[in-house]
Amino acid sequence: MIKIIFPDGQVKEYSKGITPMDIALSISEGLARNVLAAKLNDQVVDSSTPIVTDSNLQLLTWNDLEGKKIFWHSSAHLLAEAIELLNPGTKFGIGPAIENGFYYDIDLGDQEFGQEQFKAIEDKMLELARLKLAYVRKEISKKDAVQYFTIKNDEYKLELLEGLTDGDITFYSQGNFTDLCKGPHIPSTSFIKAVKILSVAGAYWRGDEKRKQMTRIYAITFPKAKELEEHLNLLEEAKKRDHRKLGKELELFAFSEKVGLGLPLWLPKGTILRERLENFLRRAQVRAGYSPVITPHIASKELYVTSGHYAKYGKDSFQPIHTPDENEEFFLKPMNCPHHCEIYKTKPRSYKDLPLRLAEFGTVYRYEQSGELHGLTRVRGFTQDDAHIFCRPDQVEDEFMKVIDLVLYVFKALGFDQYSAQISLRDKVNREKYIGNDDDWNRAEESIIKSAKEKGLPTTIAYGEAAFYGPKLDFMVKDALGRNWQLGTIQVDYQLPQRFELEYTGSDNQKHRPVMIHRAPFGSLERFVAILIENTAGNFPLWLSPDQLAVLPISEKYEDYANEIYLRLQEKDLRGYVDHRDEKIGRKIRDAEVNKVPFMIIVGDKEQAEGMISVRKKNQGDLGSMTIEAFMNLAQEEMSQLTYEN
RNA sequence: GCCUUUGUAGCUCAGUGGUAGAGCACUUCCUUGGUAAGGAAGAGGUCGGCAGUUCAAUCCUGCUCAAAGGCUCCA
Repeated sequence: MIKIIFPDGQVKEYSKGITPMDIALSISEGLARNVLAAKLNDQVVDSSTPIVTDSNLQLLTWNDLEGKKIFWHSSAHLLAEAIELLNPGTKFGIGPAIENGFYYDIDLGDQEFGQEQFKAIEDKMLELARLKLAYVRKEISKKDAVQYFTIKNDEYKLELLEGLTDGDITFYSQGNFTDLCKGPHIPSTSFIKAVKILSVAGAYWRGDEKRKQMTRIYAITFPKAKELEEHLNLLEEAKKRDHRKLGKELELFAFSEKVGLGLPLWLPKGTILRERLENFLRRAQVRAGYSPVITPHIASKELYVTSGHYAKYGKDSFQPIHTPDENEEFFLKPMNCPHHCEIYKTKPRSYKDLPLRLAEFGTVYRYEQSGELHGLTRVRGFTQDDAHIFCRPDQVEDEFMKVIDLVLYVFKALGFDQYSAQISLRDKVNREKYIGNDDDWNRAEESIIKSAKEKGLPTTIAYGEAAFYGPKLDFMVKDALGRNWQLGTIQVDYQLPQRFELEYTGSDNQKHRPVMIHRAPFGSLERFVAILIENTAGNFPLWLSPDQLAVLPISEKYEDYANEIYLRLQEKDLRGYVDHRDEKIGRKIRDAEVNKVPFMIIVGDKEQAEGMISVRKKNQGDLGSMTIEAFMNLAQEEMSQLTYEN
């Protein structure tokens, strides 16, 4: 007999060699129908794996993230089987599960492939799924495996086999399809009830741009047709919220071929939104002890030679600007830090001066490959809400916590309630590429971990993800559709203070090197606005709305009264417009609603006579008639709670 | 940068080997109205650009530019 410990701590005894599926069956048939695989002592395994020692066991279902991944990975095999049947001779690369679904990289040779084939593949997959084909695991020697794929003439699988050790190799088969795979898999194809091929794209074999480009087929599957429907609705909703679409519709920003790729033009309404955000953060930063600075958009080559960026990014991204004097060479600034280092150096600093926090909404320009550009999230010219904190090593932890406070304040104010953070540390073994001494690194890494913990941040730790110049912490937020976005970042830097020979005089009257912390809560205004648009679907909170209100006269006869009302609201810093068009009130309301204007002020005969206004709220309808003062109070109150409606 | 797809009016999109259409937006006129689209008329396009095939190209072919999806990249 062996002991099985369940996740809830319950311990039960079973005979040796029992499988997770048997155990599920012994609990209930309903459970067994839902078991996809199992987690045995923290290792995912097939539900048919015999258990031979005392173990911890977790039965995995569709409700577990790992269960989903196994489900999708198994679906990738099914996709491959369908393609092999429909397109004989296809060679297969890899087919893993991803965050939402799975893909398979295939080499179709000369065969054409396009969207018109999606339906046929979906149908074939469902047809195969209905056959309830079992996923069968088989251990195989390397020799036999090589022989199998040599006969099949699949050079990709052969290449994968090269990297595997004999004795560790397993095949999985379902129906007539066999794939090299370490598993685990779901019991049979019968679990797969709904299939959707999502897209097809090119992808380099093993992610290497020098290798062959394969056809990558993205797809997703579900155990219930209804879940597929819900997923497709979500994709539809995401499409509606696409910031590029809303940016155009709401006239927030635009691009011009003449101006150049990836160089956004902020339209009047977008500029209002952006300036509100800047002012909001500016005020928060002043309260947090930051000093605003302004630096130029270009700098002499020397600055970047000193910073080391020239050597690292060199000619690929830095295009010189030559002046008539041949000895001068300038570059557009790709980051603000070197400029801020020079500000630090403008006078001798004492330990009493630290921390020094220099903040700038600094516009920077970076070369991005043309294929990389994407709306406002990836551009060539953007404005960072940048700041650099120069502090003593013993202040790092405290400063880190203050930055976390500021970032969380910003997130909460803007309606991002769900956030997490990734702490990027050095590689555990390979440490040659990191500059700075071990003591400083250890101290900084510990400080980050400790301050994140103290602030209650849900974190994951990524070893080897640190920049060569220091560890960092990146924030992720979850938006209204459950999508994750990377936002702000905090990075410790040992390199620049060294390269710029930054110093301060300590209490011991000796020179010391300050630590530099880079941080940007938004990341960049462009990216943040994009995420804000997608999160709110363009329904910005009142304080951010480009037009907060529209005054809508019932007819021309009330234009003067409408203008008078608007002027009075403007005096109270409310912004908007008067709709003077010769249209019926229904039309004016519709257009204001479509343009997502939060408040509509309707004035006609009745209002003019009583000296009142009729207020209508977007998405809610008529609020009735009130005095202008009552409305201003209403608006003020809404603005004081910086929240969102989604 | 690479692969796939797309490019027709300001926007959203039809369409054809014989030099173009709708809706919305715009202009003018009629209408002076009460909480999500009043009516009429008008104006607006080298069919992304450049070559080629053809008697004839927006349509077929090649190149090029841009966008979308993906890959690689991201100080």
